[in-house]
Amino acid sequence: MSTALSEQEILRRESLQQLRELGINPYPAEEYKVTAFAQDIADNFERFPDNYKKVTLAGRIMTRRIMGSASFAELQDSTGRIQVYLKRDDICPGEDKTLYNTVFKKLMDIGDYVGVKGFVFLTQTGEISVHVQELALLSKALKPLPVVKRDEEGNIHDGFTDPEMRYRQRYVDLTVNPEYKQIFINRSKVISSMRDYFNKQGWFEVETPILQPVHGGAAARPFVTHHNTLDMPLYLRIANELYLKRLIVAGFDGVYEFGKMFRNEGMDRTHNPEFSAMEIYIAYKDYIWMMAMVEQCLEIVARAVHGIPVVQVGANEINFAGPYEKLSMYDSIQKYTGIDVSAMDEAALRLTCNELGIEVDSTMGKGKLIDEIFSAKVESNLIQPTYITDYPIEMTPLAKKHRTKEGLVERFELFVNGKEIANAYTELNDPIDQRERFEEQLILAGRGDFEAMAMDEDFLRALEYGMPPTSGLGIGIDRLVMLMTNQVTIQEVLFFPQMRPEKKAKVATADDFINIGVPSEWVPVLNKMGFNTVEELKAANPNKVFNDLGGMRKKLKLDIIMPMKEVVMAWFE
RNA sequence: GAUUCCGUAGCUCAGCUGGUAGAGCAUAACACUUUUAAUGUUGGGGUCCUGGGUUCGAAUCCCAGCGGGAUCACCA
Repeated sequence: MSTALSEQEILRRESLQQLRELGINPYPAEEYKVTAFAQDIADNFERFPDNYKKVTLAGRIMTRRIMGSASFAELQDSTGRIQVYLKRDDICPGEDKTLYNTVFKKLMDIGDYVGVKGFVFLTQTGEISVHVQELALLSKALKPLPVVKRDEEGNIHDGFTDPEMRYRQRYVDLTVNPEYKQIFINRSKVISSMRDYFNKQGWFEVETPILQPVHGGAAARPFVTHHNTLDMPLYLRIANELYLKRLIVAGFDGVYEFGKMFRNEGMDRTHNPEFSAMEIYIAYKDYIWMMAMVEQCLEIVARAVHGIPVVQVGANEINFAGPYEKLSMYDSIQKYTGIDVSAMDEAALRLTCNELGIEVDSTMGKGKLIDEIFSAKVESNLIQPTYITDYPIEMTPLAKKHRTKEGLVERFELFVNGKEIANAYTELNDPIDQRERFEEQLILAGRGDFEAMAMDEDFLRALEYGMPPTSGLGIGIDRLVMLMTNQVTIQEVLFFPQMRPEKKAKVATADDFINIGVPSEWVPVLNKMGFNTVEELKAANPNKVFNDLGGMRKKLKLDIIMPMKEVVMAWFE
C-alpha cells in the first residue's frame, strides 16, 4: 500500500486550504444545535408534518447528486439517513453564489460533516427530504469513505466487506455499514438488562483487581506483566472468582462484576485474548437455585433484545424461556455415545477415548479425559438451552462436593446452540477441602498441565475465616451477545477485536527532506519516486536520482525549477 | 501452531496456456431545477503485498516472508 497521499487525499487537502481562504473554518468550535434526527423524521413526518417546518440536522454527506443549480445529497446522522435538497438560490439568496457553486459543489466531499437548517417536504417521487435553507460545514473529511451503494431492493453494491479492513477501521465500517451498529446496541441491551435485573434483586455491583499477583479462578494461561515499583510479576486476571468470593466472606449477600478477562491462548472466531465475563455470587444459595435464576435472567435478556424469549440463531430457533432441560454429565455422555463412563478409572477412560477416536496425552487426568469425551461427542447436540450438571471432582477444584453423589461436584454449565455460555457451582467453602483441591492441581501442574490452578494462600485464609454457603455463576458476555445477535464470530460483537499490528511504513516528514537541502516542492516528487525516508534516499545512487527527478518533472508536467546537479549531490552528503 | 484459500486504482472486483494493466463506483472538468445505484460527454489515477528465483519477457509460474479469511487443534 502506498504511504504517500493519494490523489483524492491531496485534492481534499487543497479544498481545505481553499475553504480557509474563503474564511470558512473547516473545523469550527461552536456548538451546533441539532433539533431533528433522520429516523424520527422518517417515522413521524407524514403523520405530524407541522412539527418539521423548521429543523436542524447534522451528519455526514454520504452521496451527492448534483444537477446544475439544484442538488440532492444524503445526510447520515446517528439514527439513519435522510435526503436533503439544496437549491442554489435558496442557500445563496443574494448575488454571491459561492456557497453553492464553490463550497458545496467543489469543496465539500462525501464524508464531510455538515449541518443543515430547513424544512421537511416530500419530493415528486415521494421521498421525505429536507429542503435546505442554510448549510454549514462542521468537519472536513480528508480521507474518502468507501461508497457503499444500495439499490431499491436493498442489494448492496461495492460493499465494504473485507473483514480485516472492517475490524481495523471500525469507524469506517460503522459509518458505511451502519446496520452493524445494531449488534452493538443489542450488546448494550444484553448488559444493561442483566444489570437492571441484578440490581432489582438487591445485588451489589463491584470491581475487583485486574492485575493479580496469583492468577486463579480458572484454568487458562495468563498474560504476565511486571510492576516496576514493587519489582514483581503481575498477571492480568483470567478470572475474578476468588476475589468475588472474598467479598462474600466480607459479608455481602450478593456481588456481581462485569469485566474483561485475559487469556493468553489461541484466537479464532470464538476466542479473543480479552473477553467480557459477568460473574455473580449469592450467599446462602445453591446451584439448583442458580438454575432458576439463570432461566429468569436470560429470558429477560432475550426479551430486552427481541421483545420475545425466542431468538433465531442460524437455522435454529432458541427459546430462552425456562425451565431448561437438565442432564448430568455422565447421563449426557451415555445419551449421545451409549457409553457409561461413571465408574471408569483413568486407564479405562483413556481406552474409551482411543476407541472414540479422541486424541489424548499423558498430562490429562480423569476429569480432563471425561471433558474431552463430552466436548467431542455431546456438546454440539445441545441446541436448546440445556444444563449439564454434576461434573467429576477432578475437573472442578472450586466447586463443592455433591451432596449425595460420590466423586462429583455441584456444578452446572449451560449450553446453548452447541456452545457453553454459563458455568455455575455450589461454591466450595470448606477451607481444608479447598486446600487439598489446590494441592491436586499442583500435581497436575507438575505433570505439565500449565493450565492447572495455582495455590492462593490468601484466598484460603479468607475461607478459613468462614464463607457462607454460596452459589456462583459466570456468563461469557461475548458469546451470549453472539447468540442474541445471531453472529458466528466474536469479532463481530467486539468493537475492536485483537489484530496483528499493522505494518507501518516509515514516512519522513517534509521537514526531514528540507533539512538536508531538498526544496519543498520536490519533496512530493521524491515521495512519488518511492523515497519515504531520508535514509532510503541516501541509499540510492545520486546520479540516478538526479536523472529520475528530471524524468518525473517531465512525466508529471511539473512547472517547478529543476535543482542544480550540485544541489542534488549535496543531499547525499 | 497445522492445513487451505486470498492479497491488482480510494472502494468492489476482472485480468485465459507468461507478451506494454482493465471495468464499475469514487475522483477531476463540462452540461443539467425533484433526483435517488441520477444521467451524458471527456480526463486523471497503479511499488499488481514484500523479497528472491525461472524466463528474452512475470500481476500470471516456483520459493520464502508479511498480512488476512476459512477449517482444525488449545480454550470461554
